[in-house]
Amino acid sequence: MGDFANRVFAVVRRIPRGKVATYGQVGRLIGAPRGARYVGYALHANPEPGTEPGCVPCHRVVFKDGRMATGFAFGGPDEQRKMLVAEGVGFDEEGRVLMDAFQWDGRSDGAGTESEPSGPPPDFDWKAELGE
DNA sequence: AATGTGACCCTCT
DNA sequence: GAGAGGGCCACAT
Repeated sequence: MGDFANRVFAVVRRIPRGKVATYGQVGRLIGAPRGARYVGYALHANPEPGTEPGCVPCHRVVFKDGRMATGFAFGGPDEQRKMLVAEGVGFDEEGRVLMDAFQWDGRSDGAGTESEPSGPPPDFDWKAELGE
């Protein structure tokens, strides 16, 4: 696979347990603001999905609305939701993730304010992650 | 080399 | 406020 997908995996692996990230956010982190669509495409080639560290927790990647990819998941949206709930992610009555409280910052997991900055995306150091 | 596809997001009407 | 359309990315054929 290409390096792009590799970056996607690196970023997704960086998502801490109990947090979720949006496709668009991941896309911006890897340097593809309009390539969010390919994020899911890359995750489709996910080599090792799972909750354990070292794997690619694609279940922690959801829509910006907090909704998850319906129609395709490693067991259906229901299973994915259960996995997220098991990790401590909160859902609302509509079955969407509470992005205001569980959206990953992209850099640290302790920050409570998960407001996506309007400015430029932060520089992510995937080179170190990929072992460059 | 060109065309088609895809787990999306933003903007306009 | 809701719906429709466009766009750009990388990968596969």
